[in-house]
Amino acid sequence: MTAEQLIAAKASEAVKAIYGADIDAAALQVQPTRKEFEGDYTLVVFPLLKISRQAPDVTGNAIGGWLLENCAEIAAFNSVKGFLNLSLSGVYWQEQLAAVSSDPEFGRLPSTGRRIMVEFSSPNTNKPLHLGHVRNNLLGASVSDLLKAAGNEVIKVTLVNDRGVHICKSMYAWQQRFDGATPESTGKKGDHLVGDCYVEYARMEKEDPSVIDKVHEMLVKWEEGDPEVRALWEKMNSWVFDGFDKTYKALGITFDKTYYEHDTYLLGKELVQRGLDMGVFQRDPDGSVWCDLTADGLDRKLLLRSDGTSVYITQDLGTAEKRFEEYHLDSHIYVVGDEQNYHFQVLKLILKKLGFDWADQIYHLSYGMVELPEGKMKSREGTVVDADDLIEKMYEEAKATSDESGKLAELPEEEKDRLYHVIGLGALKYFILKVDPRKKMLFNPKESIDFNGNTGPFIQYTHARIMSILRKADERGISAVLDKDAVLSPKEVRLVKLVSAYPQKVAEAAEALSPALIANYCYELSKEFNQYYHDTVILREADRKLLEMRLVLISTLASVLRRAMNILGIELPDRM
RNA sequence: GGUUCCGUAGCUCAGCUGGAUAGAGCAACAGCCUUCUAAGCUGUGGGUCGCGCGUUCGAAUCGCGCCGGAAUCACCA
Repeated sequence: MTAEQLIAAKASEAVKAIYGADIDAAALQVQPTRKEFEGDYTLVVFPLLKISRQAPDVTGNAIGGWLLENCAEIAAFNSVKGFLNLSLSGVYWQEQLAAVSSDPEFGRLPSTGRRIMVEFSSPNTNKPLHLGHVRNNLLGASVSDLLKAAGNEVIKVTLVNDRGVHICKSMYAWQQRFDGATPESTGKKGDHLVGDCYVEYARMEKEDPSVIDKVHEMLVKWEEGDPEVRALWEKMNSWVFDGFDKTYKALGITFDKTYYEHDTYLLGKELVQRGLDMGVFQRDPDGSVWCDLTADGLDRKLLLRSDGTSVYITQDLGTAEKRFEEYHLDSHIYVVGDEQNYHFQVLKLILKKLGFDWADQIYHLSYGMVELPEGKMKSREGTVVDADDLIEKMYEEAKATSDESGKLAELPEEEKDRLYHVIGLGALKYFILKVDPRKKMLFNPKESIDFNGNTGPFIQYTHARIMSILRKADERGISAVLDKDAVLSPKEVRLVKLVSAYPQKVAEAAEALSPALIANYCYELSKEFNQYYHDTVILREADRKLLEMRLVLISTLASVLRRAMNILGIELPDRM
């Protein structure tokens, strides 16, 4: 029986005891709320005022002062201003701790039988990844893990935008201005080298706007399959992929399947014909094909250019259909910035018009842009925060903080190095994931990401502290055992309460597609533990049973923290 | 101009499926290391929850209207 059910079962009984047996308790509709005040659970007695109207002797706020003791599992029962606060007994929470600590699958929700595809990252192969991509990647990866924890089958995919005018721009600049430079010859990471080409192209076009014609020529050649252009394209793309692989590896990002746009950009053309046959699309005199969405409050949307070539959305229509068919998806989530809200609104609508009943299962996880104090990042103005630089900077920061404390001094260099990475990445990932995905977020490059307070390292540190206690206990031959005689203190009850709320948090976060809820939960839990740690010296406890119970408590806590932080892709070190 | 999203402490953010005195962190100030890791803990100061009206016993939370900001509305992707 969950705490909620237990409380609900006792609610009518309790209210009856207050108002007297002649009141129909069921009619009172006592509703437990999730809010906590003094008690574990607060019951809001909604019809209180209705009662007072019917029975003037019971006024709205006059139930204060009632106290019900030892109502079975309910240890304390008091009421304030129409709110009834119930506390569950310590025995209840002791049982909860026993249940949680012995469940190796705790926090993994039962299978929903649903298969969900999550598309994220989807980079262009003409420049290196920046902070905006980092947010996208981290969100996509953690939302995937979150959905898995919530009992879904998840397929992580990315769609690499590896063709088009923008790619030809980099290629053209390389041909003209880079004198055969390669990642090897320059010692530059491949994606950065190609990014330089792209920047150089922008300069070239400024000097001589006619270069765009050359680029278009190149694109035509690419589409014709010109061997020379294709060879250059493949060469430069491979440089970029090598570079991306390193960044993905550093961030711990993986995909189950990678789609390439050069394979998919022709998809969707048959759908255009189908739409025309169904009468939901129209062909203009110049040959272009449109979908009229004005009746839905939107504009006309182009689906096929007058020359018969497809546009961005045409491809998306086609890939969506292909994926739902191939994988029998129950749902498809696109992790894409909120600047494309309109695009996805249109995409869904058109799919519906084409008669696909799965169109409603398409979900655009629309996240806010990462902004700098001076506004949006602009590659032309050089205000882009590069992903590789940032990761490196976080590593340096972790190293500096760690060396200053001297806590890792005795560890071998290799291990220290690994920990700097874990801590630096932990800080970065947590910084990004703790904010609500839908909201835009601010990053100030001048102030480095903090390691104190509500941060990744704070939670990692909490974990390291717990592990340190467990190591010492182990050295002294003390093991974690639960005994009925070991009574939980109020602070310990708080901790057990938080820990046992974890599955509920996973469910909520998965429903909201918000890793931020998990991050906040981890913070709350860590903060609570640190307070407990401060005023309870566990290893000094003389009562052996109490000590052993506390070891169970903190190791369970550490384990739940690890599971939760793993959803965010953050590793918790045993020492730091 | 149409549509959508956002506005909570000096800064960055929680809270938003209506509930009790609106919470954290950072920054500032004052304390706590002969005790399991001070990346920690405790305390002080700091708020017309953008503004107004409405619904309700009750609104940061729901509705409407303003004000301010952002995104978007391409034969770009």
